Amino acid sequence: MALEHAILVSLLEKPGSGYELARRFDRSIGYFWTATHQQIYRVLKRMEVDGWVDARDVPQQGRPDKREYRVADLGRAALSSWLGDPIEPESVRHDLAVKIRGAAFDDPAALIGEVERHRQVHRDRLTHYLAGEIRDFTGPEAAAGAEDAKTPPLDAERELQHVVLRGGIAYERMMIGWLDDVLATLARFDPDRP
Amino acid sequence: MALEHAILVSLLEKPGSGYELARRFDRSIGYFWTATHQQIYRVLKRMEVDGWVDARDVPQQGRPDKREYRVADLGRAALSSWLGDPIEPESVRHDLAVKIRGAAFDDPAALIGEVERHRQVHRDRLTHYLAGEIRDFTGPEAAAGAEDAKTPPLDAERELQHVVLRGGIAYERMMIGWLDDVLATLARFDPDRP
DNA sequence: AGGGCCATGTAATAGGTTACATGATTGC
DNA sequence: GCAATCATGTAACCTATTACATGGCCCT
Repeated sequence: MALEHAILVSLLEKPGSGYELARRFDRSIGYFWTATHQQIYRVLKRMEVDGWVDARDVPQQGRPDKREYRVADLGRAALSSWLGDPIEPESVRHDLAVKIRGAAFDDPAALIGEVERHRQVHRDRLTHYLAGEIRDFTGPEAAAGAEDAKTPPLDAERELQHVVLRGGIAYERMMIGWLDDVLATLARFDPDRP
Repeated sequence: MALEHAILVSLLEKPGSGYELARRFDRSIGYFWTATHQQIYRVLKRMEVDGWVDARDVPQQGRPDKREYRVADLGRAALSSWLGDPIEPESVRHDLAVKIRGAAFDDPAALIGEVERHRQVHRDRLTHYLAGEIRDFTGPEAAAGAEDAKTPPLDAERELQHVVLRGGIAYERMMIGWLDDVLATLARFDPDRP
């Protein structure tokens, strides 16, 4: 279980309301951890009871009030303790792989459209990540480590966000390559294009 | 939800008992779909009630009896229908990515051991996959498509299992590369090795 | 005698999804 | 007028995980 921890990290990066968190879980953090608003509200409440986060009501004009959460000392300690625990399972669920093996017992070529759709989704994500990388990780600090410039101070938050993003980019590139392989394989079973 | 479908595929590839399925979910299928025996027994029971699978009791010598399941017509139809449905979400949970971003608020270098452990796991899996590829996908059929040999009949089951395995191989290679990147990044925050 | 494998399950709990609900504001 | 966005929640349900339970065989 780690939704609590994903929330802690997100709130450390920037305090916010349940609603704002839900939106972040649709973008940046959402790329490697999904959660719906119902889940987030439920967990936030528990975290508040446990003293992991503090909340304060922020009145707004023209909008409903929001409860802004920020990480409390107990939350920081909980994160720190979790970081020290080993995690192993990394249990995977690749529906598409199940489908591909299952297609052997149906019509393999019928899966081509589906696989093409997935490929497009991964292409779009890659484009999106690459744009984000240029937007957020080039510029002033980009030349860090360049010779004979005085090395700018290492910004852990930025560097670690960047390496996670590079992971996303590597993942999407790998998927696109593999889906091409899948498409080529499926095409061999297509009576129309032998 | 698709544990049902993963079980259907596995039983189509080879009929077996709940126990045998649980073991397969620790190996081949388990590489892209995890499930424990408790889950499998529960779902198998439901599938039997729904007429997706037929069971028969197989007495064994020196071992407890087992219930061997095989896919019934209704199960085949259910699989076929599922193959036609689009799947989208592919919701991801990368604990390690959360940890890496979280490490910015703790001691980044403290994560090095954990990341090295993960890297080793992926190295081991890769080795295992590559051995499986040589074992199962080289040999008689390996030269399929070679010029001027009469093309052997395409074996969909085999080819599709192979392309899924290639996906696993690509995934592990990508992960190893990325974890090296992560390690290099974390090392920059290590006061002992600056 | 103890551990591991074969084989099947129950029970309790935690986690996640879907559907439903409310209500104001902004933009077309 | 209608849809979308902001903002928060409840309720019911389904899935998944963990712990516990049984019992015989085989090997060392």
